[in-house]
Amino acid sequence: MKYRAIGENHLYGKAYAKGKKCVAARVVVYVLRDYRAEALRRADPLKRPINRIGLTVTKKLGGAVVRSRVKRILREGYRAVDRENVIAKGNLIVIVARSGSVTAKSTDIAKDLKYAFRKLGMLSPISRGGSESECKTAK
RNA sequence: CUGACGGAACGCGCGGCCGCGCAGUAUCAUGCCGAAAGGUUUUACUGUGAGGAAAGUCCGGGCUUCACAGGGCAGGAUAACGGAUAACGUCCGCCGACGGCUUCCCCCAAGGGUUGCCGCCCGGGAAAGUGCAACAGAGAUAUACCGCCGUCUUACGAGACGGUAAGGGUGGAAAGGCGAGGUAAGAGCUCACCGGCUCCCCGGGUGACCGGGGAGCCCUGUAAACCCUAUCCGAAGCAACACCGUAUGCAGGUCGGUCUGCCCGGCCUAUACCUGCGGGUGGCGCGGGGAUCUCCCCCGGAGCCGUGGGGUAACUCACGGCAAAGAUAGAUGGUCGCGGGAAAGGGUAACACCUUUUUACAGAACCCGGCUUACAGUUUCGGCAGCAGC
RNA sequence: GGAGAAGUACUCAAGUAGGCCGAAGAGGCGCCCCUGCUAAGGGUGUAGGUCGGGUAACCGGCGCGAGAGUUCGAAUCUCUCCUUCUCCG
Repeated sequence: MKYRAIGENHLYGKAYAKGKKCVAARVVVYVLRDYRAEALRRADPLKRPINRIGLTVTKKLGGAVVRSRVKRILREGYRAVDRENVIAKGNLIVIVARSGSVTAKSTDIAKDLKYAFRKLGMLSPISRGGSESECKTAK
């Protein structure tokens, strides 16, 4: 499943100001309804709804190598959650890395994201790939 | 064998599963988004995918634009000499200063000369001019505090005037050093030797410079203070710029722009430019920006490697061969296993072996040549030091 | 990605044609007055960081972002790094 990145700076500002927020151990997640989601859905040939993802990794966490690595791990974590669960679509999601994510593995990030999405009501009750017990441990 | 130093090279490997960017082919499919320019989705296969520093942005270029005559002033950069190079503040060689070790000589010693090697130096000019040199010291570019000597006065305690840079003390620096003559006492005042500077002659070298001889002179330091001399320099930078598309209000000002500042001069333009306020995040735009695919042309780019010639070397010439990033909130990853290296612990006579930990610095963003800085570990070369053996 | 600017006590900062500079001034701080007690206000004062020595008063070394260099001497001049901030389309 591919995802589309947020390119506009003002959308980041809106997500911080108006979005729903959940703080996990290694990441902070902001979620906002995407007004252009319908247009983007119609642009897709298979007419699938889509989430737009933005990643924020500040310079405080390290140099370019460290920050690129954190972004890769965040993307891999989102991908793992999306593979195993059904995430509500048509939203802007901004994921901010905290200092703990520098040394984290992608499985740790996936646990945090799953916890955050559940708190924000983004996960549908029907689990796709993962079992129900896995969700409990994530809690 | 070990150690530190300097130069050079390398800077983790293999596999399974899941995944990412780009290019190509096929496919969903005469689709969808957008006003347009244009963009883009699925799946499969094939190919390909970060560095020695990609970094800092400190120098030098290419490239692009500025409506490009030219000149002067200002400004900036470099600094022995010769060469290399597209160019450089880089590199190579060489000269000189300084420091270390060393050979030999003078020598009680201190020290001096000399031979060779290594290190190091933002190494022009201070006898063109100006400035500055705190404190200390009598005196800082010219001086008399103590002292020494002479004359005069004297109340015999000394005082006044003059001479003197040998001795004392201060300082980073005090009129070159040392010996003799000389003198009232002294002084390059005179002379010998040594040292330095300038000029001339001879010899060597492309040259800086070196060696020898002669004449004159003995002069503080600082140019990473102003400055002088020689050489070089237009500016801005891919967020440059070009193309397409869309939008383009109000008020005020000025003729405006131009190779930057100022002046002269030239050129271009006539609703162009500047300032303030308002509105809007406006195009998920294209190119710049990547050799390749059938042909042709240009070949890519100051590219790397090998062989041979030239050169002390940097480098260069000829021939042959090798290549494959191109993202755009920014692609190289995740996870598991095996292996390699290193460290620590256990173990051993020493290995072997076992366990644990660790595997640096760091990410292309238009492209090259350097410099600087960061860096776990490995290999190799060079001279040096130590230990052991012959 | 590119182009610039600035780092001085706890904070804001002056000092930059080299020298009585370890540092003007203000806030802050300490002490006193005022008040039943605070705040505000008034007066006054010293040290300022760190290391070493000393019972203490005090004395000495190093310290102007860090490290080299020039100079007799550097906060100031030169070079190389580090940090912070600003600008561009």
